[in-house]
Amino acid sequence: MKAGFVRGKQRFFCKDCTYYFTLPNPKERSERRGRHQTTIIDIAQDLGVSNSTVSRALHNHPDINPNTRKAILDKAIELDYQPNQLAHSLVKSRTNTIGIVVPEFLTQFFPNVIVGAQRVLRQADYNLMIMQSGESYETEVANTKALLANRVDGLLVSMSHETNNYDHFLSFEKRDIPVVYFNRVIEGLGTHKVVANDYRGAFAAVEHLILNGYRRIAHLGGPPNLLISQERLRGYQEALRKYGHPLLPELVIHGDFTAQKALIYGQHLLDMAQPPDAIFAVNDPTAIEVLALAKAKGIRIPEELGVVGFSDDPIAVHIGKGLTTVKQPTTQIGEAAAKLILGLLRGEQANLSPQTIVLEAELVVRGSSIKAAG
Amino acid sequence: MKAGFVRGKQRFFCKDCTYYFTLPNPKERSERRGRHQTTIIDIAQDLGVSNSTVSRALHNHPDINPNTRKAILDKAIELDYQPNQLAHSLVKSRTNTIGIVVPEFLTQFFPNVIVGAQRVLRQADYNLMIMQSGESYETEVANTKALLANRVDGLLVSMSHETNNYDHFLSFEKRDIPVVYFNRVIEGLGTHKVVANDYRGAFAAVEHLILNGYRRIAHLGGPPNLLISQERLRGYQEALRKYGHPLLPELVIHGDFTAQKALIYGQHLLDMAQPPDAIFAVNDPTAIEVLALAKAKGIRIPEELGVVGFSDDPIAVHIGKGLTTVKQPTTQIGEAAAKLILGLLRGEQANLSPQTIVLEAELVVRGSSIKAAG
DNA sequence: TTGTAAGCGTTATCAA
DNA sequence: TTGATAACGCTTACAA
Repeated sequence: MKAGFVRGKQRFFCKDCTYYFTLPNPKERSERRGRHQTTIIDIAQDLGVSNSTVSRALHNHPDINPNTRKAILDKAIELDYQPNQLAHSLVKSRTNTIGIVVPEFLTQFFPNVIVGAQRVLRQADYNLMIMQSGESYETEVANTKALLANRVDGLLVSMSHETNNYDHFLSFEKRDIPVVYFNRVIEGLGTHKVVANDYRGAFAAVEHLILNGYRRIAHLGGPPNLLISQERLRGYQEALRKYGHPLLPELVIHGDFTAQKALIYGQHLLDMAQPPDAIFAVNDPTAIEVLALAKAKGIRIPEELGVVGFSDDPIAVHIGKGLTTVKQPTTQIGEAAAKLILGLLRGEQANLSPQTIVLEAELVVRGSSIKAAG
Repeated sequence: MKAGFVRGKQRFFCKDCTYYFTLPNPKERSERRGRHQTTIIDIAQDLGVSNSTVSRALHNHPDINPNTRKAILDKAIELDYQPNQLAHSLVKSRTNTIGIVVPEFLTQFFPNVIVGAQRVLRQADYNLMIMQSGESYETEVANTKALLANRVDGLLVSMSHETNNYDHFLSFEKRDIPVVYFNRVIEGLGTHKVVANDYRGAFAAVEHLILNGYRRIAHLGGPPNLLISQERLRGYQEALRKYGHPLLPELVIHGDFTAQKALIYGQHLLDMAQPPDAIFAVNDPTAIEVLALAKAKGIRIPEELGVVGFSDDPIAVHIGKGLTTVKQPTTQIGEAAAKLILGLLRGEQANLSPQTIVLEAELVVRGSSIKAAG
């Protein structure tokens, strides 16, 4: 048996088993105070019990002496102990955290979804880690990487309009981390989704315009790769078809949700030789741009131009005589997505096929679409 | 030397040193595959190097053979290795994460602040963990606890209007975790703050009303404990004083930022025997309630009632003839708060006295406050 | 240039 | 009922 010193500790070598080891030194730890968060071990040492006993007390494990428990809990309060979630997550390989990636924060839609999701998750003792991509694919990838590195247990996603490659999402599924897409989803990706009934909402909006006497109805749409855009377009088309209106390709333009594009394409529509007498916009910001344009051009709303938006942004009720729009169940989308992912984490839908939850949308009629004499 | 088996592993006892130990078994780990994220050790084993070598390669440490490094980086990609931030944070006692607690998400103000903060933090390779209290003290406490458990390196806070007890924030400072308060701060708490110049903004707003011929100017204020409310009130008072207007206590009412209270108090003001001819509201939502009330009562804006808000919410430009309001530098507040906290983490202001950063606010004049003939 | 092993703060499995 | 210790995945001081 040889012996030596390593970092101030005596080190031994067992010849028979060719193994080095040092003697544990119980004094050592207690020196290591100052600028350090109190741990389970600090409590244990102060009380002369073992750390496992402390751990049991803090999680009221059945096998523990009530007196011991009380002493430990008191000491924990005295030392202002706060559990270290990092260590906990590391050993459990579970962080109790769900990540959410949204394209933006600046309309009311996503904040509302987040509020709904947070409510459900907090109840189940999960945290929500919120990331915002600013409609940038690059940032979205960086966000998902960060969430992966932080080992979130699940992911809620609404994609940026730039996103055309989905590898960064698929790498969650590869690791068996459940993913639920909401609102901005794409077709084909065989996964769990929560969406509003965009088709029915759009259909109702356009039907309403038709029944109010508008004849030449245009559609300012969203990015064509998103299901949301496809469904709203389909609703528009089906409504026209039902009432025998022609589908005129020149009256459909795809934007990208930005005000800038809305302005350019809206201008284009209003400047046509034969301009539309109504516009169904893919969302409220787009519709609001159209209203502003009309005002600037002296086009009267709703007599000369009917306008309908989508989302029921709080602005909608205040603008002009009110903007007719399709109201989406925002918080409910968040709640549904959260519930779905909690179910997946419990392994409920383990070998079920991907689920799509569709929540109904509702037309809210205001001043921008009611011709005085239909 | 005794020997025995523990959990399938041979266990030895060294009599001389009274120490138990087991022989490390290098084979064992490689069996443990399936549903597990690839780790540094998986890479090490595949390549027959040690985990420290892998760690060095991944952080391009200088002392490493370029060939070894290349092999390791290639293998990391092949195995789709993603670092485990939890383990990393645990050993470094640093999470590279800043927490932010905001009272709400549903006006544009806080989302904008968050966007600004996130931009600065991401550049410094920090993550932002966003929490929202919904103006509830309880939730705010729960949020800060969660952030503490997650060992954020710093905290950005804007308080809920319910908050009157600050222990949950102080427990960060007790642990030497820097805290920066922004926007909704309280006086006295001797800490770092970032605020807009509420005083100057309010002064400019009320001065503008006076110069436009309004004589009896009321103020619908915010919760009196918040500095933001105090400063806006002070600006209101100083402007009146400067122009020799009397300070009438009956024309000042403190609300709590909710639309409900705004409605009740607005109603009260307009129903007075001698009602005000102008109202300076503590924020835009309050001002918008007043405008709606006036409309319902048939009071003409701005002839019979001048209205000024605060925040320049995007709604403000669209509502009626436009709402005059004080524009705050939202993203800049976020950026400034983030920069300040990064500085604190670098230990720059270590023994400097708490810093208060004041960013200028700007009056934006619109239709709600310009009398035709002053 | 590479390997060994301690340590970060927990939980959990055995032994006692 | 309690204690000892391995394990979670990583960094790093020191040894080789």
